[in-house]
Amino acid sequence: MNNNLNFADIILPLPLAGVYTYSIPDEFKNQMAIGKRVVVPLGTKKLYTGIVQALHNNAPADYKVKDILSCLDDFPVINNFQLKFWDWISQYYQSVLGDVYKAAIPSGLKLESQTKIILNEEFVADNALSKTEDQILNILSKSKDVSIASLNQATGLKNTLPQIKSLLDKGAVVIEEHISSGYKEKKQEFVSLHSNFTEEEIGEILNGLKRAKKQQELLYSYLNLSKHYFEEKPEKVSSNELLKSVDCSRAILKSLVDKNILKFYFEKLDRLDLSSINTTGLKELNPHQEIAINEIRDNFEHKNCVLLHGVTSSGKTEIYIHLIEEQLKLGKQVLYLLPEIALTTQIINRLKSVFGNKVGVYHSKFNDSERVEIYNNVLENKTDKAYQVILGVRSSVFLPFNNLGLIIIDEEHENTYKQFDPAPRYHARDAALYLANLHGAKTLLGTATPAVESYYNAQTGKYGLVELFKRYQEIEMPEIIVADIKEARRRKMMKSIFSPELMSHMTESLENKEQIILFQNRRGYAPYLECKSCGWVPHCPNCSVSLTYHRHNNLLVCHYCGHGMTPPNNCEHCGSSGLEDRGFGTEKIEEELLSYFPEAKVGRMDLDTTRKKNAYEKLIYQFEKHELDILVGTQMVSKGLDFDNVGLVGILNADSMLNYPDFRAYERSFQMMAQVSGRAGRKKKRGKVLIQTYTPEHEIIKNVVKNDYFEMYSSQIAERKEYIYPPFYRLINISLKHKNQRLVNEAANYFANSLRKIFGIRVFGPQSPVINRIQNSFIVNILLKIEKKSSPAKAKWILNQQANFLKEIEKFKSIQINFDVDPM
DNA sequence: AGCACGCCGACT
DNA sequence: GTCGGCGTGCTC
Repeated sequence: MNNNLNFADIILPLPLAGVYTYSIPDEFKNQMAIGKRVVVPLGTKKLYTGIVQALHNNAPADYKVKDILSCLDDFPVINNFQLKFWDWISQYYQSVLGDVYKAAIPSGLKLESQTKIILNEEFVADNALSKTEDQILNILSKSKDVSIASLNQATGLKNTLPQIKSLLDKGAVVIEEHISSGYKEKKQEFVSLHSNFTEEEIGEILNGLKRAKKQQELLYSYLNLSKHYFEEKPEKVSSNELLKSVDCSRAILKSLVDKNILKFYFEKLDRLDLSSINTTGLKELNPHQEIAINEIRDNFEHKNCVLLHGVTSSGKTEIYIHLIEEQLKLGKQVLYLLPEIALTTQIINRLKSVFGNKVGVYHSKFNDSERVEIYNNVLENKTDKAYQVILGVRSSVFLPFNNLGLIIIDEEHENTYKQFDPAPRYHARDAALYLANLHGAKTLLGTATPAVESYYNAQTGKYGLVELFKRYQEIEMPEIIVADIKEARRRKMMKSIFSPELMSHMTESLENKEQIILFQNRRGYAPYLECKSCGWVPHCPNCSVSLTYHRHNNLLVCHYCGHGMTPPNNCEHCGSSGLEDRGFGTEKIEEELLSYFPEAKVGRMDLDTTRKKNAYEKLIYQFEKHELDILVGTQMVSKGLDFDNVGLVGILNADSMLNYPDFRAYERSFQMMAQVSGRAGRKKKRGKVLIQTYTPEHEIIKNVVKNDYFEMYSSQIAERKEYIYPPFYRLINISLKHKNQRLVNEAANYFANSLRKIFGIRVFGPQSPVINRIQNSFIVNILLKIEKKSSPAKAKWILNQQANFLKEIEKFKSIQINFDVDPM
């Protein structure tokens, strides 16, 4: 603690390469420690919350250092594991440390400076002020400092900056930078007696309220709720609770407070529910699970990572729970990763029933303050209150663990584990393996359809492999039916997107009161609109994609940049008025279902219906309780949700996945179809899966029908080897971005050529991606394939060097270059 | 990321 | 002639 070091290297929450050095004023010297947050100035006016990365005495020679302004913490908020982990992420995924910092910390812990406007009291106007200027000064005279955002709000103007600037020039206001915390403690208002009244006094007061019936009633209710006559110390009574108990307005309560009979007080409220929960203990494992768990333990003896390949509903979760229990007994923390928020709702109940409030959930649908509290809970790791098990999505790998014993990565094949934009472009599965390594912890990968890379690692002995092919409670695997929609189309048998087979099976299921899940990987109403007479299709003005039509708000939306517009009445090309929707999104399927099955209750689960915080939970709950007969959804419905009464699963268009231009398209299609199929048929009887396709003879479709993972794997791994793809080669995608298409192409050609001089045939491209324009910038990709055995660090170093050379060329210096290591 | 600096077009 | 548009480069 006590040290005499003069300088600190600070990580700033900005896309800057490297750390910045600041001097430590004497007053903070004893307080400074690695991992604490400090406030530092940058540039002329901005203040940022930085993290102390190192302390030293090396005075920088070539620039003038600035002072650290304040130290925010008594104890470090970033531990050494995290700092090492950040370093690894930044190195491996070629992103700057500042970007990792931004991704790793809930923003409530990153205080940001905000410009505050302050009234200059001495100001006297010599010229008349404009109306808005007057208004602003009025607002300022009421409260002493106001942010620009709240000024905009108060004046009702979009932008008050010009007026502020003019007031600033006249000397009427002063501007100051304030650092403010986004995190606020949640407070609750409570009520108590104003003072320790004696019984007689209370009697008098009640008597005095004879003519104020409501107030009297309220006071009685308070005495009742606080158990005034029974307990030595009154129970806490919140204002809300009190008001609810007698159904009266706040004004009544206020008058009792004004009469000094009652008083308000506030208490910090924990957002996290830490109340104790009744737990049921462990369920016993069946013999197959017992064998599997023993194999996992054996493998962990000499391997750090084990792949558990278990068919859908083989009871993997129960195995996880037993392994978690073992770690908790050892006093270790466990991280349980899931690919999707939706899944946390189902799993959390099972975990809570065993581990009670030792389980915490972490994902982005929590608001920032809640995330700060979870972060702090893990950081403080107080024995009585701490979460020992964290159930979370991708970003949970950044929580401040200090004693991890096990990381479970469920549905490890899911590509949502890979972050694409913004940087750091990390893969949570791979990063978790490194994190486990740091803690000396073990990693368990679980899935019914392993990623080809993971299965390869298991086959070659890098990971342990444990397979579990028996379904829990001996449920049969579903029957898989393939419907040829090409044939049905030809014979004009299709009812919109539904084949005759699907129609009859749906009718049957509904008659049997069984539920149906339909899977279509397009959200919105129609993927595009098309002009009947000339074929014109409305495109996004900023990106090179057609706009998706959303019926519920009558909007054409770009799924890449979010641009929205009302659909034109006339074709912009030929002027005719016949714009028709083409293709099927989930929204349209929902509508069609209602017209074919007017009795059925239909729910839809996609990005649009699950934006709100509890929307997932609600949909899942409704479906579980059979308040819905049919659930239509995008890939969200495929991911490990467990329902008891699904008789039929329909995959509406298998080809759209198979034809995706990516070397993983077949693997992904297999996984998707196998996973969706796993949703069918649970407890009572064998379920059915119906796959609609134009190519029923496709090898992947056949693999799915036979439920033959290994055959899919074998053919894929052969292809990967032949066409030099992972797991044999490491991929790095280099994307160049610029507003000028000609320039970006020229730069990409130049860059690819200079890379070829070093990497030879390992360089592919430049290639224009299918969507080559996003938000008005043109994109060109270059792909680099490096042998698995050669040093990736060296290749990355060369890449960086070459990128710097490119930037030195005058005309290319505004080209943006991004690396994506292990792209998906 | 934000902000200052600096260089060109449309205005009093 | 100036105001302000955005392109460029720097911030310890």
